Amino acid sequence: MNRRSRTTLKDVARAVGVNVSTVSRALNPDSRHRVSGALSKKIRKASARLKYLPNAAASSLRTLRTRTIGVIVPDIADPAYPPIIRGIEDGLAAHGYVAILANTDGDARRQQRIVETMRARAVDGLILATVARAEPALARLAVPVVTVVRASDDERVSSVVHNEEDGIRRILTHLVTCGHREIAAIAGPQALSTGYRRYRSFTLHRKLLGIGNGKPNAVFASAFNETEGERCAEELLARGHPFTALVCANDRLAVGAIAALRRHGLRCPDDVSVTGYNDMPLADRLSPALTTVRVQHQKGGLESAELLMEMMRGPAGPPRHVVLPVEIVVRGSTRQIR
Amino acid sequence: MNRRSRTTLKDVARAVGVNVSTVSRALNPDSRHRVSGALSKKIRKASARLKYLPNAAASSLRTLRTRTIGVIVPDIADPAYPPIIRGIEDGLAAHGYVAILANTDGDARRQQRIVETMRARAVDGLILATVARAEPALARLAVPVVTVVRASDDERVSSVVHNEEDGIRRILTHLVTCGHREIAAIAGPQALSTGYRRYRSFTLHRKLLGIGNGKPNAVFASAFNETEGERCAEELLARGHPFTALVCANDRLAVGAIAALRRHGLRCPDDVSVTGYNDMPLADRLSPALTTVRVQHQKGGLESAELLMEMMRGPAGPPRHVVLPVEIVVRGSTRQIR
DNA sequence: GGTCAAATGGCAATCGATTGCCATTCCGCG
DNA sequence: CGCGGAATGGCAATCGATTGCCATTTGACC
Repeated sequence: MNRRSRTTLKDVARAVGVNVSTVSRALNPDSRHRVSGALSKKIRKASARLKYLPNAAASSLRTLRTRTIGVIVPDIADPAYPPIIRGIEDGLAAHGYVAILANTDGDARRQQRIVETMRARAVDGLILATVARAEPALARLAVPVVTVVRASDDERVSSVVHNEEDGIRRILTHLVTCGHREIAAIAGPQALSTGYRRYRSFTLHRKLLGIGNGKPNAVFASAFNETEGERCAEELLARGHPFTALVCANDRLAVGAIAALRRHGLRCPDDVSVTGYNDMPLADRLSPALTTVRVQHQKGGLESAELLMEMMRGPAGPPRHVVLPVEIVVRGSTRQIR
Repeated sequence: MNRRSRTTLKDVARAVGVNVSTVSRALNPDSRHRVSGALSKKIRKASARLKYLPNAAASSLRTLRTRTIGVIVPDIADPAYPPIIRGIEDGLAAHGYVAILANTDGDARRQQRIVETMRARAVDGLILATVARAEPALARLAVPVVTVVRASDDERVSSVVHNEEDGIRRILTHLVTCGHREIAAIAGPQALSTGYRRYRSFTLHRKLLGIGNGKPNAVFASAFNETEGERCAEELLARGHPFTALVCANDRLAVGAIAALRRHGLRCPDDVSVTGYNDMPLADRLSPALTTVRVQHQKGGLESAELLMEMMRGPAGPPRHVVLPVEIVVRGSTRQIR
C-alpha cells in the first residue's frame, strides 16, 4: 500500500504495451467503447494480474468526484440510528461509494465544524439524519443533500421519511379499540419533523376518533431519551388528570415513562397502557414488551442512499420526498381496558 | 464545493502576492519555520478571508496520506458496537482523521472485499473489531492495524481489549458470595478472543473458588445473539443437570437465555440468577435488569484510535497491547440463593 | 482503386498541494 | 568593506488518473 508496492496505470500500460490513456479507457465502463474489444479484454486481464487498484486520490483530483458521502447523525449510540446507517452504507456500497460518518450530539456548532470537514474532503453528497424543521443553511449547500428519518420544512430539500401520521393513527385506533378513552401523550421535540408530525397526528386523530376535542393531556419532551420520558411522565402524574393510556413519541421515551410510572406504583399494562414508536432493537425484549410502530429504518437508510445516487446522476431535478409505510406491532405494554 | 466556487492555494498566493509554495509552507505547521512570522500571519489571514480549504485529494496524491482510517465491524446494528465506533471517531477527529466504516456480517469473503475497497482508497490505517483469534492475513497487511475489543492470537498485531479474565472472575465471585454453587455457562464462540478468554476464565476461577473441578456445565454459542442464547439455554435444560446460576458470555446471550428459561417456567432471578457481559445500552432497562460486566466500549474505541495515531507517527515500533479495566454491575437478574 | 467516415490509440495538459533545490536577501562580524 | 551563513521565498517537478484533441488505421461503399 506504499509507494513502491502499488501498481499504477503506467505499470499496466507498460505490461500491455499501450498508452496509459488506452488503459484508462479500457478500465472505465463509460469509455470502454473507445477501445477495441480484444485489446480491452487483454488490458483488463493484465490489470487483474498486476492487481491494479486505481488511486482514488488521483482520480478525484482530476474528476472532482470523491465517491464519498458525508453522513451526519445526532449520535450513533442512539439505538435508532445504527440500522439507518447500515442501510445507507449498503446502498452506497452498491454504487462504489463509501460513507464518512460524524456525530453532532445535537450541537449546532459542532454540526457546522463537521460540515466544514466534509467540505474539505469534498464529499459528493450529504445524508443528514440530524436535520431540524428550520435549517436555513441547508438549501445553500453546494452539494446534493438528502435528509433521512427527519425532514426539513424547506421542501426544496429531498427527504426519505416514514409515515408518522399513519403510525400515530394506528396506535390511537388500537388503543381506542382496546377501550381506552383517556389517552395522555408524551410528545417529542417540536423542532424536529418527527416530534411535530407525530403530535399533530395525535391531536388530529384524537378528534376524528371522537375521544376528545379540547387541549390534549400532553407534555413535550426536549429530547428523545429515557430521562426525558421519566420527567414527562412525572409531570403528567403531577397534573392529576387521570389517563388509562399513554402515547409516547418514541420507544426511549416510553421506556423512561414506564419506569417512572412503576416508581409511582402504576403498573404497565395493568394500570396504564403505554406505546412507543420505532420498534428499536430490544423493544421486544423489554418487560413489558413494547407495543410500538415499526418503521423500516434500514430500508429508509437504503432509500436515502439510492435517492442521493439518483440525484447525483442526472442534472438537478425537482426535489423528491419518499414516505415509507409503517406498521403497528402490538405487544405486552398495551391491553384491553379493565 | 464545485470547481468554480472553491479557493485554491493559487488564489491565496495571488491575493497575498507570493508563490504558492510559500503559502503552502505558511499554512503547514511542520514547515511554518521556513516563512517569516509576519508573512506567515498575513498569509493565514488571507487564507481565512478567502475561506481556503485544502483539497484533500491533491494533498494525498502528493503525500500518500489520506488521513482516512478504515473501521471494520461485524455489524453496526449490534448494540455493542456503536459506542466503540463513537469512541474511534472522536479519537480520530482529534487528529484530523476520519473513519470509513464497513460491516462484514462475520462473512470472511465480504471482509476480503472490504479490505480491497479500503486499499483502493489508500486508508492510512485499519481498526478491526472483527478479528478472529486466527487471522493469518493480518500481519501481511501493508498498513498499521489495531484490533479493538477482540485480539488476534498473533501478538504482532496491536490491540486494545478489556480485561475478560477479571470480568468473569468478578461475576463468579459475586455469584459464589450469593451462595450459588451449581453454576452453568453459555460460552461464546471460541474462535473469538472474547469468547475464548471468558470461558477460560470461567473454568479457571471455578476451580480457584472451589465450586467444581470437573467438566463445567457449559454450552457453546456459535454467535453472540439472542437466538443463540435461547438455543443454548434450551440445551442446558435438556441436559437435566440442575443449576441455580447461569453465566452468559454476553448480554444478548443472557437476554435470550432468560426468555427461554421463562418459557420453561423458570423465573429469573427467583429460580435462576443470570449474568451478562458488556453492559450494553438498555441492559439496565430490561426486566429483570441485567447483572453484568461493564466494559468501557467508548474508551476502548478512543484508545484504539490513539494507539493507531501513535503507531503512524513514529517508525514501526514493537506492537502494543492495551488492556482496559472492567467493573461489575449488580442488578436484578442475580440474587441471594434461597 | 479511391474517398470518406468511423474506429482506434497516442499525446499532453490538467487537477491542486507538496517539497527538493536554488537564488536572493539580510545580518553579523572581522 | 567584505565574507559566510542563515533566513526567506520562488521554481518546477511530482503524485496518478482523466480526457480533449489529433493522427493513424480500418473498412465500407461507389
